[in-house]
Amino acid sequence: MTSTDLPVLPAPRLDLPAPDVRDAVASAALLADPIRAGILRLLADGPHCVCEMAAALGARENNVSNHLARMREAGLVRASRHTVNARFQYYERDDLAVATARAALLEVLR
Amino acid sequence: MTSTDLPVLPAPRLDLPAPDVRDAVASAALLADPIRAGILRLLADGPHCVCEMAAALGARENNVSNHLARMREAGLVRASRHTVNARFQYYERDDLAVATARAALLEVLR
DNA sequence: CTGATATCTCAGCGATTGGTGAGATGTTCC
DNA sequence: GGAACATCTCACCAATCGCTGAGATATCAG
Repeated sequence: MTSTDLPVLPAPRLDLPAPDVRDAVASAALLADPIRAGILRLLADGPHCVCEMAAALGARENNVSNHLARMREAGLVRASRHTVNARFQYYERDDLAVATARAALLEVLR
Repeated sequence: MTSTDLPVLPAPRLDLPAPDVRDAVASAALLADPIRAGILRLLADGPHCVCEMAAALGARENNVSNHLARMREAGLVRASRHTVNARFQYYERDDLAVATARAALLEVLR
């Protein structure tokens, strides 16, 4: 034994492994905007067209369309034209992608 | 009857209620940063001091301290000095606040 | 007390981001 | 075809955000 039996100092552990939170951060960034979060919440109840969501959220349609483009690239939503009136783009959630995002966030908020 | 029995037009619903996503957006904004998300992930396994988290995350200590201040104000984490060596501020998660944030996010990602 | 350590605070700067405005594309109605 | 409608794209600008650097505070060791 070296010297005494004094209680061990708090000895900060400076070798902790870095947690990988990239997926959670990417998902959170998509949710961290009132329009994008509102879109996801609206689409949780079923498909909607751009003008419906813009009206519900009190936002301009081209603004909503911009956000939808980002969410499309991220794979969170899909668009398809209405079969009766093809002027309307109806958006719906990609439930698998949403589940993946949810899992990534829960890994941090566990 | 008015005229015919043609299929009803898609008739966008322009009177949908605006979903309230403010809490989810606030929680997502806190998670939408690699350092803050990393801190939460580290604290999920137990308390840590600032220098430990800074080392694990590869960030400077004053930077980590800045983010911790924001998370403290949001109520997500608590700080207390180590009883043996009071130089160290040990941070721990507020599990109730984390549960609230999780619930707000799941309300959108439902 | 002095120097080293751990943390905090904050002004300033550069990068990122969301909204706006204008124009383009595609579709329906007449 | 032409007008109205629904959506998309993108450059531009203002606001926001995170990092840095410097200095302040608090604690501990000798």
